[in-house]
Amino acid sequence: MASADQESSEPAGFDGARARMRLRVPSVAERVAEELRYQLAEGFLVPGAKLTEATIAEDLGVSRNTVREAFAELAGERLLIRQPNRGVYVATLEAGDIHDVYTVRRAIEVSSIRAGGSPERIAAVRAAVEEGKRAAAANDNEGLGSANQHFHGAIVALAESGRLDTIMAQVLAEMRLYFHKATMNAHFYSDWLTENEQICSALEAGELERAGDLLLAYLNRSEQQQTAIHGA
Amino acid sequence: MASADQESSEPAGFDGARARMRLRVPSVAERVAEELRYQLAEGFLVPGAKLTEATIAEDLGVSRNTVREAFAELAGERLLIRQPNRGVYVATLEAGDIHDVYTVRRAIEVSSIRAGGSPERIAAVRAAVEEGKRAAAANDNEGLGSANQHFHGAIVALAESGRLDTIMAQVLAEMRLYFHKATMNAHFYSDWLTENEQICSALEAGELERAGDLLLAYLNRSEQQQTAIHGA
DNA sequence: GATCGCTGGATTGTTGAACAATCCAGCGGA
DNA sequence: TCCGCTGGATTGTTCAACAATCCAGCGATC
Repeated sequence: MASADQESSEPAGFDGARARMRLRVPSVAERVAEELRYQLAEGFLVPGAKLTEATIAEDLGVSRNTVREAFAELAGERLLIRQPNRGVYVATLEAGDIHDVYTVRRAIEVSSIRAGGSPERIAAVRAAVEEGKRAAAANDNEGLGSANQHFHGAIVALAESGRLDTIMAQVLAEMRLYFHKATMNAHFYSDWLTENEQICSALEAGELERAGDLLLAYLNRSEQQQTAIHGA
Repeated sequence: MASADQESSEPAGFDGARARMRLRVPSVAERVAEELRYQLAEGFLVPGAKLTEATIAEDLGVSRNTVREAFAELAGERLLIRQPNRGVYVATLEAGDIHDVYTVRRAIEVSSIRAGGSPERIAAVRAAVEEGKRAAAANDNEGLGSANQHFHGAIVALAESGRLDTIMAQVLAEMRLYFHKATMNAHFYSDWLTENEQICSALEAGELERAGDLLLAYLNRSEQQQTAIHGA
């Protein structure tokens, strides 16, 4: 995640020959981090749970030092929290954090969509919308969730900024961690499915201001909903 | 930096008693990271320079493993770049990165100022402006630079989002790394000194749209200047 | 003369063990 | 009930070793 989109700031096909084809074999620490990220996203590790170095080292068959390195990486992404001399815990979003996260999303998503983007990038947004429709038709709740994330990720990708992409990826990971599948019932999905359609249409029509307004309204409402569900 | 503003998302004086007064004694790894950050900001370590684990471990009198942990932290902040099995190098901003960085700044700075902020936060912006004036009067080039950074940091702080604050801090650190003091001659400063004044006045007057437009114009021009100087 | 393959040295990646520092729970005494 | 102590557990840090990888240099070959 944090490593896959490093190169995405390159204008596609600009100086193709020079591309860094560096055959990445992820290090052990990275694979441990990846495994933990997976378990976090999947809800196998719930917020607040304690992660003991020795235990995880043994479970994954790696050295404690390596686990430590993975912990440092995930702590940098705010997925884990390190309490000095006390251990690392799965991050928990407090009431204020919800607003905080949505503030970030408002900043980068609205800014990205207001600036428009290349036809290819816009097509990617459209693709995410269609992906959502297909998932809805198939009653695939899981697919609906990721389709929505792809949609918002594609919006940020309009800006062609690798840094914004990684920031967005981290924020989405944080939200996945806390708003796990259980809390995301089908009720929500029906709402934004048509809304994403509208936003995408406005974007395709070049009505960037309106697209931005729609997106902003969605984010505000979404924040309200999440705040209502979780702590006041 | 990345550790000092962790708590800034708390509404000031909300539940003061509960505050985490946890007497932070920074770990060795953190102090190593801090030292490296300092050397990076000070230009003692130039972009592209190679950092050998063993050398730094010996220089700072710590273990190689600890240096490793610090490297991981700084790599997460994009200040260092890890090339697997080849070593870590001080990050270098390519031509595309300049646009990338300014894209982030446009997103979060403009968004923050457009949403306004509490009187205290606005006062902090004003304070940064005055700080710049004093530095200018004293011909303190160094002080001018940090005053400008404080100004833009204060603008982001309007949003009261700890996450935006750390993002901004990282971006500013990246820029300090590349646009070191040498490239920032007094010519630039005279420009934005009056401009910051205007932006701040508009903010104080509640003319948020205008403040945002001015800020956006400044960022666009600043990007142009930097692009003109460094690689096309 | 250029390319290929090898080899040795240097650096990073990872492990395992050890010890110090710190925290926590439980226990006993005032 | 509160205080302080103590033992056990976990983290922080170091050290040493080895495997994996890369790089520069050097011949050998065509």
